[in-house]
Amino acid sequence: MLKILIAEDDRELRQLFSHVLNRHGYTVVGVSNGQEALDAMDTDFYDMIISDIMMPVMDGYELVHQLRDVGNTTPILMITAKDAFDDMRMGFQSGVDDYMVKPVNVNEMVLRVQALLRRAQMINDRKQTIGDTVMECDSLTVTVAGESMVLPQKEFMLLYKMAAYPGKIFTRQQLMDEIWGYDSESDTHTVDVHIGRLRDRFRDSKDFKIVTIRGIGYKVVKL
Amino acid sequence: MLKILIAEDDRELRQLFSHVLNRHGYTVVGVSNGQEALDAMDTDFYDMIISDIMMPVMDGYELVHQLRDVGNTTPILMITAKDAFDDMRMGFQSGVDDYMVKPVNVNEMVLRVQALLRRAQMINDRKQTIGDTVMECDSLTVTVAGESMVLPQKEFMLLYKMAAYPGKIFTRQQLMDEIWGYDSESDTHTVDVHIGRLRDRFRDSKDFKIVTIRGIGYKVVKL
DNA sequence: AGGTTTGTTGAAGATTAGTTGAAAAAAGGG
DNA sequence: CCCTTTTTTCAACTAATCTTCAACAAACCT
Repeated sequence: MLKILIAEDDRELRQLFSHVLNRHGYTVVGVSNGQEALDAMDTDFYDMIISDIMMPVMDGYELVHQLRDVGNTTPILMITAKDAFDDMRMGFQSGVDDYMVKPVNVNEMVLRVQALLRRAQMINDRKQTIGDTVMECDSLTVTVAGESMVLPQKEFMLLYKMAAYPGKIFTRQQLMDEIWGYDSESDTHTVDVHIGRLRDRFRDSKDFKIVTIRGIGYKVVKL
Repeated sequence: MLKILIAEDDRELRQLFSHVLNRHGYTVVGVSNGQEALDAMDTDFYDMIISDIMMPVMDGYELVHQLRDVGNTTPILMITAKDAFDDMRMGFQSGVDDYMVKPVNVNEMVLRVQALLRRAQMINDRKQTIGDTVMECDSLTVTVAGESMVLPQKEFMLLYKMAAYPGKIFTRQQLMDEIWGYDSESDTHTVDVHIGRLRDRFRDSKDFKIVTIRGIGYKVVKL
């Protein structure tokens, strides 16, 4: 579930945006100025930020500045007043990814949000390494010594999740929760089947193996 | 990806222009005077030049002169100080393609850049090669071993986009974003159909093939 | 040994991709 | 400006692959 932070001092607008984005499946947190946005980002990770420019305490520019100065690259969609080309200029200058002019068309907003998030995902390629084995999230590809293979999604996710914390034990239910979703109705025994397939595939791996913890679940151990 | 060279001694302005043009999908390189511009053009090809007139070391006027004298026809958009009509007149005389008066409205700049590039594209053909296969953007033509064929626009774009990053995986939505536009309402399944046609056409290609990544999208791989 | 947990397998079910043809839209030509 | 041709889109169907479940075999623990 992608999380979006909205910084907008107009309470009504904030609620409108939240509502619309919520209906499109995003988790939304709203704050009313830049300072609160920074605070929120300290305690939680957000996939993108939608920020008004004019806000009390700390405005949108300052927010962007502070974030970019410390190397934060979270995509930012800025909202500017109508005809404020200067706003836009300063925005882009300080590292805004996209902007919208008030009054905001919420449908357009959703489209832009989706496009920005897709672009962001394209850039930061989430990958993970264990020994000489490289796992690339975006392509579900695992590469060992130049040999690549694409795994089915569920299998890949399982491996990726467990390989992220070598040695940590995951119960079947935990894995189901994280990969299938909390509300999945599938049998937890399904996990076993996938684990079996993974073991088949990586029978010869000298980087890791999947160990059963009887009565509990599984873990990946480095070799 | 079209490349633009910006010669402007004011660092802030340079960054502003870079940012805006970047957001519109151009690759931008900035230098701070005419001499540096000439140097940059020795080592790299640029699709157009945006140049201030007043610059230290070598001004814009001299830059244009030097380029045109050696037969270089790269489109040039000149930026002049307000009320400097003499600048403008001399500029056009020496071979400037368009000019803008400070303070520059960045939206107008983008429009002018696009117009100039469209005009220039008729002469300057953009192409891309993968193995022995040559793709020419302007004519939507693909040539393999002397055999040329013209593809429909969407098909060509798809191939061109993916061939630009061999091995990189594109989701259907990403491709829709970049080729149809992020606000397209077409079904992403349409991409599949075009991919199918491309595969038909290039069934016998020994340069590349289009690989499906199940659950994700497609990629072009070199052979 | 007996009960419980885990591993393996195959087949049904669900999802995703490929193919085709026809309709709609766009481009080109008279 | 209308008609023809081409391109693009959509929808229906087929094919391929992934996912799940269930049944049984094997391993483990006491």
